[in-house]
Amino acid sequence: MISVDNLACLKQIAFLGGISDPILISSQMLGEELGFSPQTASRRLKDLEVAGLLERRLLPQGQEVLLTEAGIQVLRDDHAVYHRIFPSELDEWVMQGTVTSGLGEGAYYIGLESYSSQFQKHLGFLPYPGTLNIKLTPAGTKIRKSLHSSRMITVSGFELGGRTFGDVLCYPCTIEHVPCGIVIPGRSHYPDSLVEVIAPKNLREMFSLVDGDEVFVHVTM
Amino acid sequence: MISVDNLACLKQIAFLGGISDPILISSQMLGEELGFSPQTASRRLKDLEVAGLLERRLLPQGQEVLLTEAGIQVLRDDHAVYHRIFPSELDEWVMQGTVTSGLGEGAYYIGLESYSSQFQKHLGFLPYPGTLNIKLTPAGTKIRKSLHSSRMITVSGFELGGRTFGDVLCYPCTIEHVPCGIVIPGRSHYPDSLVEVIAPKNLREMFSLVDGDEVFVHVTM
DNA sequence: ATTACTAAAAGACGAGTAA
DNA sequence: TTTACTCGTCTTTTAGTAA
Repeated sequence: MISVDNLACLKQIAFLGGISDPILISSQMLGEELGFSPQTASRRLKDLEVAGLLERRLLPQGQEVLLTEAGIQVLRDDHAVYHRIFPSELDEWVMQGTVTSGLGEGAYYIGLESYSSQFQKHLGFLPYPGTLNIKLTPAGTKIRKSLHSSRMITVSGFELGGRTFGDVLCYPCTIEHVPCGIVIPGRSHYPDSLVEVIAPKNLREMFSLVDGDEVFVHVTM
Repeated sequence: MISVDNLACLKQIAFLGGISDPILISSQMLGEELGFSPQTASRRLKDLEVAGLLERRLLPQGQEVLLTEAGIQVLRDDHAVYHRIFPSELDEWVMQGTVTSGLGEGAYYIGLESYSSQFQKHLGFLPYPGTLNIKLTPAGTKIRKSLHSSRMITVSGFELGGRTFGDVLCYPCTIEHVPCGIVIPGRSHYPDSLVEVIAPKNLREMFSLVDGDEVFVHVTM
């Protein structure tokens, strides 16, 4: 767990632009901005590097730092708290996308009782064994990326017949007012432009969807 | 200046609901949530009170705390930093709505040279003399309400033939990637659930739209 | 059960220094 | 100039205690 001091340091680096491109800073500079000695700033940077939240390149005139994905995620999570503290008028978002065909393996996983019972507990419905794959628009993908908030549900993994099934993340949503859930496998890194949605019923049948059809996934933050 | 530790404490209280109503907490509880001892939590609360960031009422079973205006402002400022860090994350919004018929008077106004030349200057196109009326969904209406930003364009009013034509507000948007503009008459109060859109061409013809058709208005904030 | 004080323990900070 | 180490100092935390 990151300390609030290190978080503040990370945030300052992000503020200086270290999210998109490496920025050149020195311990002295950073310490001055945050009100610490260069020694402390140096230690903070090292801590953050060890924690995997940023990458560094030491140079004669200072160091080049760039936040890692993990580091950005830490800030996103911290930011997400404010969405709960200051619930804005714009708490409902619509992700636009088109129906695509997946590999069909989703059905197998959703059908596993250990998963489905947890989905029922958290989402309030027993999911139909299958997923609707949706290819998001660029605008939708941006929204998808920002879903790592406190509303995210973690469905615990388990072992079955000597096989290990990993944790799965799930974010509640609706499609045409039908309560659904965006399922994000925890293991491999999933492309952000693609979402798999589970629902109480078969969405393809329910709305006569075929590949290429436009759908709108509503999420609340 | 508030320390990052006290800020984290203040934020946690806000997260627990201490912004709108007093919440009942104990030092032990708060310390547990933030990862330190009840003594430290107690001290933090006292510090925050002394700093004027929250009000307390000590009770036998704990204390009732409520953030002051100053305390809320501190959090708002901290939140604002994230707007700088993640500037264009969720900058594109899609308002969903259905095509409706207006009174047809929009065409008259848009056709006036004094208006249309200003639209051309600000939006980059000479508008087709007519407006597409769109009845927004509740989610879309929320987005519409939040459009009063720096991107809003003011088209100046004028006098013509002894008649006064008022200022008109305009917000750039796109429909199916076609650059458009949401027109908001300055005078009377317009219902937020309805938008009038101008475009370089006749949108109804362009996309074969009839009343009741769904359209998606993209705006950037 | 609380809050809050005091004093001991822990940990963070920064000066000095080397590379 | 840097970074990053050590180590003495000092702040912060927590245990113990009282109200």
